[in-house]
Amino acid sequence: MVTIKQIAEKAGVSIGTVDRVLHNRGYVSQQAEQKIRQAIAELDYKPNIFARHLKLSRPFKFGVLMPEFKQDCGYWEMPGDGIRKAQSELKTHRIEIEFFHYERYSEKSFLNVCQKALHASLNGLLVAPLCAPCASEMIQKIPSNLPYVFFDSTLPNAHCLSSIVQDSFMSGQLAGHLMSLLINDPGIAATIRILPEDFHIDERIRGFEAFLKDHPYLKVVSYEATLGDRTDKISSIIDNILKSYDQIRGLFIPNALTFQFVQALQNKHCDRKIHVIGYDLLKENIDYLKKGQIDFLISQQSRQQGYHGIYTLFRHVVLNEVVPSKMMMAIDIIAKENVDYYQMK
Amino acid sequence: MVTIKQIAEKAGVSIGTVDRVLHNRGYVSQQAEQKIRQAIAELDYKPNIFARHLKLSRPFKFGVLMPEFKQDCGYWEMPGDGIRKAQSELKTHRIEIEFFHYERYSEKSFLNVCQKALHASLNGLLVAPLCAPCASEMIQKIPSNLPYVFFDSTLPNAHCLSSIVQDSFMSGQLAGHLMSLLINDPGIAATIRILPEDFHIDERIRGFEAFLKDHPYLKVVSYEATLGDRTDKISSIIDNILKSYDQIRGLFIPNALTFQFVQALQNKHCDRKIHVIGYDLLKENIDYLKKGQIDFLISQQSRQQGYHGIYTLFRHVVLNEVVPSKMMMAIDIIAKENVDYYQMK
DNA sequence: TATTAATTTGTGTACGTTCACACAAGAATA
DNA sequence: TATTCTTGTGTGAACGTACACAAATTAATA
Repeated sequence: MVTIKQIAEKAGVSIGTVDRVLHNRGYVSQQAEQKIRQAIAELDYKPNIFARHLKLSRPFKFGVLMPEFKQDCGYWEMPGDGIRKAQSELKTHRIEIEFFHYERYSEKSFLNVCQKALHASLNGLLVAPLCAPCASEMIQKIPSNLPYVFFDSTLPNAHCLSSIVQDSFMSGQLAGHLMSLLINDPGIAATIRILPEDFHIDERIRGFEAFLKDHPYLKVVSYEATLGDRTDKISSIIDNILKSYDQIRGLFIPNALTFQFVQALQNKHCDRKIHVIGYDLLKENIDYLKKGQIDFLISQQSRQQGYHGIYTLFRHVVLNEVVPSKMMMAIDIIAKENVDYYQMK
Repeated sequence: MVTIKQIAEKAGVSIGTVDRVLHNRGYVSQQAEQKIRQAIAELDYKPNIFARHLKLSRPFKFGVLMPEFKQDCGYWEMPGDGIRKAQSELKTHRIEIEFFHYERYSEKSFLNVCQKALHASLNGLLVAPLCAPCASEMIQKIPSNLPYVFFDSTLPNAHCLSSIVQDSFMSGQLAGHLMSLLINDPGIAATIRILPEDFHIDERIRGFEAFLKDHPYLKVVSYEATLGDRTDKISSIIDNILKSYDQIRGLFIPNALTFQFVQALQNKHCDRKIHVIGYDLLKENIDYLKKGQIDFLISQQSRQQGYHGIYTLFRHVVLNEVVPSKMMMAIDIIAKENVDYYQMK
């Protein structure tokens, strides 16, 4: 194991100077700093977290700013699970995690909860910056010594430590690809745009449409639904779709609400086979997938997003490691056969 | 936080005596021991794992018993990468890793290398037990104080700490499902069984056949190839397939050699579109996937298998944590659109 | 009682890091 | 020239534990 003592010897300075470089505390000459950084790189120095903790032995506190778990049909339970898993693993390192939940579609709630988080004397912050316009404004207020990581979405011009997202356009293209395989005869695939506007969800639809744009026989039509619509409303949208086109062969639902549309579809006792591609591994979605009423689900690895978010903070704050400034999550294709292996952990 | 010093004060002895009691090292009078144990109980003393680790931190040495990296067309580089990633992350904990490579299809080499590994005074062993018959026998010789983890495959009746595998039958079924989507007209899908027999590869074929058994118009025929066949041999197998059935519409290659068969197929300049489903994210396979000459690849998360294998040993040996006795890897479906997000890390 | 042996107890050092503090050398001021 | 102020550097103590070794106490022998 490489220690600061070895670094010091190699660089011809004392451990105090090495320490100053490691913590960017200044008062180091350029020559010394250069030699030290070189020695660190050459010996691949990694701090001993046990020694560090022993010395510091203060708990680290990370905050998580995200919607209520139950919102979006319980979608947020998934990143929540990942965060809790990280929390449990990092208990040995005295990491404490405090959740700050906001109402998904209330700017007021978002700003309010933000305020709370910023007064909680945190060592790091994990944020799902959904409320884009006001989140942008709010992010300016984060003091520069508080590192923050985005997950689920990201914001431009923010000095975030890292952002953990998925390529939504590409996931839509992938969905288009799969849809083209599911439907062999001339027909129509309907997409449902869920309002209020959400960059990611729109991107998925754009990707889907882009892939099928030049398809020889598969056409795409687009509908709109307002999130928060009650079941009867969703039912009437489905009605609409079925009536307008009797060639409807596929349905692309670009978010976790997939099961609600499938439910509505079931109630119609429609004799045509309509293929469905949706998003996210909610329990209800999985049930329909297993019953064959959803053909594919696309997962954005929500659990891993939460898990990695906390670990990114941990690596940066506690271990002083360099973390990637952007982490693209994989786009998992989930079918009946492999779904069981994506649920555990 | 309660320390041994506080225990010592409360019991009216020195920390040395407390330490002796804590580690049952004897040389303590009955009265002293009793008082100390009482103090420990009353103050609910819990040892500080940071201090303990700092003091003890002897190097731990894990061995990895697996085929040469370059075998199976370089397949083993992938778990190798994951192992090295874990190694780099765990440097802080003085984990050393030594590789013991064997020839994939030589019992003699396997036994030989095993012998070496068992004499290397290891604290843990990660094994890809491919050479099933002789591996079973060999595993008996592992001393009971040496924990070992299986990856890639597993063996029955072994007292392994954990095994990290994929459900091969199910992955074959999934391939069958995808193949049924790729092929719309009556036709034949050929599977190629790669010899010598390998449980996992056979299972994949069984799963594939099982899924398509009752398919209305898609039939499956099976061919055999011997691993180690040179390109010209593979070419003649493909020739054979194309000649025997002019309805061949799909090819299922149940292992990482996929690209070699696609290559042979390309050279035939066959005018029919033949869909290909293969395994594993080798560079060559990825190239063909991107060019559209492979439709889907199934990944067994080889990198993660290696990574998790080392971490499982670490958690058990170093942190004394309870680890799951079985870890099922996810069955990733890789298409042109999402392949780029599975390669990094 | 003096000496040795057996048993019990205390002390000091090390693990690698952090940080307050002391100190040195040079530049800027008096 | 003497003085303060910068800027840079080194030293030493501390975190809690483990263990070797020294020291103290008691018991057993001469």
